[in-house]
Amino acid sequence: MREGAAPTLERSPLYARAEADLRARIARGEWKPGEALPTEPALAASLGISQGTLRRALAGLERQRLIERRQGIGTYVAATTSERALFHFFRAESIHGTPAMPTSMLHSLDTEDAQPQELRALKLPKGARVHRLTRQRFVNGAPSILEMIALPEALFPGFTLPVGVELTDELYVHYERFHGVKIMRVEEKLSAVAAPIEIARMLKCEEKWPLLLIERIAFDVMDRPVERRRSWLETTQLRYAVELR
Amino acid sequence: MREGAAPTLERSPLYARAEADLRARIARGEWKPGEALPTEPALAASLGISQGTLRRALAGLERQRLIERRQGIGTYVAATTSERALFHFFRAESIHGTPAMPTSMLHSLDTEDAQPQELRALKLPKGARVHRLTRQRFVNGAPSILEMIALPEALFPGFTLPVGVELTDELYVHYERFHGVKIMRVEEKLSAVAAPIEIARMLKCEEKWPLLLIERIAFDVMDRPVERRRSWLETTQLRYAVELR
DNA sequence: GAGTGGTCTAGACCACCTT
DNA sequence: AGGTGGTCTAGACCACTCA
Repeated sequence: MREGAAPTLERSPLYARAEADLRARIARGEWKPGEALPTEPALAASLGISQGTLRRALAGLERQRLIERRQGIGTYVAATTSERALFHFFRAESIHGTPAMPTSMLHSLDTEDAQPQELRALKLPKGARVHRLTRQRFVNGAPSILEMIALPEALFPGFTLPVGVELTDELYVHYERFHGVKIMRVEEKLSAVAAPIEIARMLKCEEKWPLLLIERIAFDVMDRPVERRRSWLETTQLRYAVELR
Repeated sequence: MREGAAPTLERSPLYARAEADLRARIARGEWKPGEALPTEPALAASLGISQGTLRRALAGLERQRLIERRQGIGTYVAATTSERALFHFFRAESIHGTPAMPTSMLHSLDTEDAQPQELRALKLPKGARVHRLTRQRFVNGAPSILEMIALPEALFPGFTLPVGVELTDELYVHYERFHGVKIMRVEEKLSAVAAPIEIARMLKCEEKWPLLLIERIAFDVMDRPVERRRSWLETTQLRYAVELR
């Protein structure tokens, strides 16, 4: 099988090496989201492993939702859907438990030198630059969420989105489609804060009103940090839903 | 293999039926936490399936952390550890990212008729009774977390814990050890609220100070709701950490 | 050395989809 | 009919643990 993709995995099981190899090849764009991988017999032969061992590797990638397999059809690289972005990675609900469908609008988009916290959070070298986005999200027409997002310029060259109009795509769908960056998991730290005056103004609430602050770092297929985001939620009408297992 | 445990699964794959069967038998206490299951050849024979198919079922239970398998040793029913309760199901961190180790003390423990929200959240029949706990948790000596917990009396008969002294066990460890209730996953809804006067007093903060409110429902091995918990966190020195994947 | 789980293979058969 | 992934089996060999 192919070597070199994961030199530290040389002594790990075959199926694990095959899985790491395939993951790296997908990450590098050898097969793009929506495209089919070769059939099991072909892939197994090209990797020099049995079909059973390959199946075990593919099962791992499928569980991670990196690929989708359908009997009679084939194996495909999974495309990030707006459903996954909305209902899995950021699940806002009404106070009665029904899912909320926020609309969103960009307020500003600039490219600037990264701040120290951003360098640390995104593991960037000194002097790196980031795109900085400010986004407002509306639930039932009310401005309920304010977000400040930082993206490494190196990973998102020429990043662009219209400012001041409603966005049609979820951001994570946009990242994948236009920059080949697929978000696989996020880490979040939550706290309650008193609304600072500038944020209170944008969320149309009183200064010092309690807001839910979500500090997120998002990771890509190779588990590199690729997005830092701070979200302030006005939770009078909203809940942020999470599942731990 | 054994039938009857999951009649709706009759047409599902063998490994899935075996997995459901074993899960039900563990839930019912046929093997208790810390005890060993039979060896693979013995279990496979008793289920009338091949060792390979059994392995697939066991792999599912292991991924769910219901069992632990060790080469050369055997297969054991996993015991809930305080580490898992603390760092997986309720991960409080200092503002610098280091894990916080809260101590805790029960404030009150009563058994009363369940309120309508509790009946709904815990899927209890009308007229059911619940144990109601109030707990205070301290981080670095500061009272940072206040919790109100409801447990169905039917599932936790004779529930008892000392009031007013520091608790030695994590609650989830206690549930498992003394009532055979193992928590497998939790659903949470988060919001920011202004501290009500009674809660502010116990957390030694000002009234209307922003608090992080976590409304949790915990589920057992068979995915039944078994605990309702509301936690108020004073997040000046704390973060609540979460991972989504 | 005997017994445990872990890896890997090969092959038969099934269910599903396309043409 | 032919190709895809899904299930199930049987068996060989490996790695680890304990007496």
